[in-house]
Amino acid sequence: MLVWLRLQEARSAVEQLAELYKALGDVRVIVLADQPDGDEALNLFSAGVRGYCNAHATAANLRQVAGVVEAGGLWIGESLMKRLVVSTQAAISRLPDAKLLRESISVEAGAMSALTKREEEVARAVANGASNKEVARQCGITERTVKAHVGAVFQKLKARDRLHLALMLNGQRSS
Amino acid sequence: MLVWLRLQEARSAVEQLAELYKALGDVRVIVLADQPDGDEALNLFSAGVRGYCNAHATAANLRQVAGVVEAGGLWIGESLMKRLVVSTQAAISRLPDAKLLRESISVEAGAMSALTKREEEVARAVANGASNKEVARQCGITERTVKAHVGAVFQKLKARDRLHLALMLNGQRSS
DNA sequence: CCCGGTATTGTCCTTTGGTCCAATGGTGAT
DNA sequence: ATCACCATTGGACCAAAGGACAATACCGGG
Repeated sequence: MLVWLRLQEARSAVEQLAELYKALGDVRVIVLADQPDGDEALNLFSAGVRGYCNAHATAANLRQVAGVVEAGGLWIGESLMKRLVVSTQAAISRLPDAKLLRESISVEAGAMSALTKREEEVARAVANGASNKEVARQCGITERTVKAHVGAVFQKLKARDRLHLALMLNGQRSS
Repeated sequence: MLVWLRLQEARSAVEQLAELYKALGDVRVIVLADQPDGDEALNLFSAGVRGYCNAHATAANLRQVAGVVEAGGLWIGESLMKRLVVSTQAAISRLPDAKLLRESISVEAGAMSALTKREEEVARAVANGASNKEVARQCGITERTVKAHVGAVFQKLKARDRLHLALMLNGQRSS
């Protein structure tokens, strides 16, 4: 049986998950995230979720995810996977390498911290391939306002256009 | 194409893997372990392996693993998955992300096969953030021609714009 | 020789993307 | 209250992107 649940944005996903498990017992949950986030994914997985993927995945993709979970597996996106492996590697081999670490976190955490909530939200959506119009609909604001936020993000992150922003936020390019 | 390789027990698996990659270039490797071991798996994954599972898995299981890897995913057993999540949770205060990833990301192979040389060249440039004008200069052709190629790529890969193309070729999304 | 695929370029046109200048209202700190 | 920062929107304007329709030229195979 397949059920579609829309979580309340106001509350924590993990919290709602816990309720779900308590109410229904042994269910397998796959989370589709509008804007995938590694930290959120990790929390969800340790909360018992069996799959975590981009909500904008193709039908074929989703079928595959469903298949894997149905067979008792766990589904995790490639990028998150890599991240897990890398970070675990680092922890195991105990190589502090502070410089490299700081460099890599400065992209995701440091740079993003310069952005306001709204800007970050818009930035993630854009980096995921959304057009200004789509972002506007998702956020319930005018396309004009989206442009303002996007522009601000470009300045703060020194991105010259949305494509470069996407490359930066997705870790392809450090600059 | 599917190839069965039996590694030499005397030498390190990672070492033999490195040779394999050097010799064959862009191949996807799934490792079947007689006695699965978490540490070995981690090393293999950071060496570029796309799947790691028990050699005594069922045929159905193996088919599934193959399917996932073919679709550009990574396969990892459930127990190892849990372990990764747990150990990462512990050391999650700060997260690495970029450096190691950049080298290992070279997904494009499968989908690119439908493209002609020129189209592929243009597609790569676009996915790297180049504007049409820049691509034109790089290739020594007119901006108009670049548009033609870009348009062809969009059709063949079913990308709706250059940003989605970038996401696809950089492995964020397979749609 | 003719056909299909590739590469190239053209023009015209519409839609998006991005920037500039400017304004309003909310909120928290000083 | 005043100031700084944030979110929001408007209008104008220009550049870039992308689609529609079409032409020319090269090259290999039937």
